[in-house]
Amino acid sequence: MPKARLTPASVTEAAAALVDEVGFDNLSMGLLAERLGIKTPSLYKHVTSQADLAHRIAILAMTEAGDTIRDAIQGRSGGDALAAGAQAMRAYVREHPGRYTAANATRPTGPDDPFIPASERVLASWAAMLSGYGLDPGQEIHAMRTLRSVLHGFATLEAAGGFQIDASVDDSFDWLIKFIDQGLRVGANSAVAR
Amino acid sequence: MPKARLTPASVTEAAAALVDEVGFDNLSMGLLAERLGIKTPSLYKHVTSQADLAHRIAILAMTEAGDTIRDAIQGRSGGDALAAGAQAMRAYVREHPGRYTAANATRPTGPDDPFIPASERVLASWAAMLSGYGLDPGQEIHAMRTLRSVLHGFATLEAAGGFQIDASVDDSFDWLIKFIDQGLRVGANSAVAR
DNA sequence: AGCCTCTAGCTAATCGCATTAGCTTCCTTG
DNA sequence: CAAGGAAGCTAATGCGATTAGCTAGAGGCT
Repeated sequence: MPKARLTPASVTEAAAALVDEVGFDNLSMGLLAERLGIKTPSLYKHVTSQADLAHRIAILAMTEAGDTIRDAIQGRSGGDALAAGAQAMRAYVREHPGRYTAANATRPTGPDDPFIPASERVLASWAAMLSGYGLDPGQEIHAMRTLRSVLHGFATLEAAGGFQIDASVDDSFDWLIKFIDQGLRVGANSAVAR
Repeated sequence: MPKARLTPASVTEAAAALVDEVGFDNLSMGLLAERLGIKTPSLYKHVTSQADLAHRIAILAMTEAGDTIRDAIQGRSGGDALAAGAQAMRAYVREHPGRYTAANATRPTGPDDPFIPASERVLASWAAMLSGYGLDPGQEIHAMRTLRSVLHGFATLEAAGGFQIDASVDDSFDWLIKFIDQGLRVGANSAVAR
């Protein structure tokens, strides 16, 4: 094999680290090249474009997040699983804001985009967790969407510095989780009224 | 005789319309200039930079959204107010995805940034609505953040095409609103347990 | 060992925006 | 009716992404 110093994967990894530091919007080919100790055009030997690079970061992020959430939920159920999964996700976003932004900015490029299975794995974890609440089948999709909405919304707002007032954001997140948990437990018995 | 008298406000309005059509990321000075029938550099007679333009769009959006939400909540209370306000917000985002993106992408430029009062007006509407639930004062901030998170998250995911499965997104939103309403009503009596 | 090939990297262009400089026109105002 | 300034325009600059074409050194082959 030729000298395998840099690879698409290692470049993506470096870009992911960079993006978490400087913010997704400030990602530039020049900055990344500098980090890697090469000249800008050389990056194109590993990645076809900046868009391609961003997409690779997104896949990496979604995969990592999926693993983290799955591991957190593993072995728990009900409110414990919800809390653990949600906390894991929030922690991931706080530690990797750039990657999370990349993951949200990307759109699948086609039916065989690896981003699709990666995000499906995340959804599968949430679904597994929700199933523990024994909701009415017809409600699961709505509960899933509601769950995704709160978690995504909270993570996004927090990352954007949207929570200004000096009240503990940690407390708010705990409150949010309890709120969802209680709502789901109620929903398990009496379907949410229409 | 210059054609239509352009002003910073009219340019911003045109940019907002454009951004709703082509997406915030595809906003370019050239495209906007073309729409206005002038050459690109002429835009700088009304706006100091593209960043400035984006910021103006954000202020416009936040102001419009604030008005819409306030009007929707007006005269209602409890679950009705929540539903009306939430629906108003979702409708606004669906009709003006570009403006909404702009509003979320912006950061206040300083303590006297008009964006600040504009967003405070939105928060005030939500606060007024929430007060109808008679929550424990210590919980209001958490409830507010939770509410913002769900609504923001749902709107963002929907705008990004994040809800793939073919189950009615409208139904999911109704479900979400009921879910929040019920949770808040419960919280009004027994504080959410810790 | 000597040679061949393949490719990461490099330098030197190109291209597409955003932004600036400097000039012109024409409405507005005194 | 002259002066001033605002709003446009063309030409030029600059920066970041991308492309073209060249070079060298690591493996692999004989």
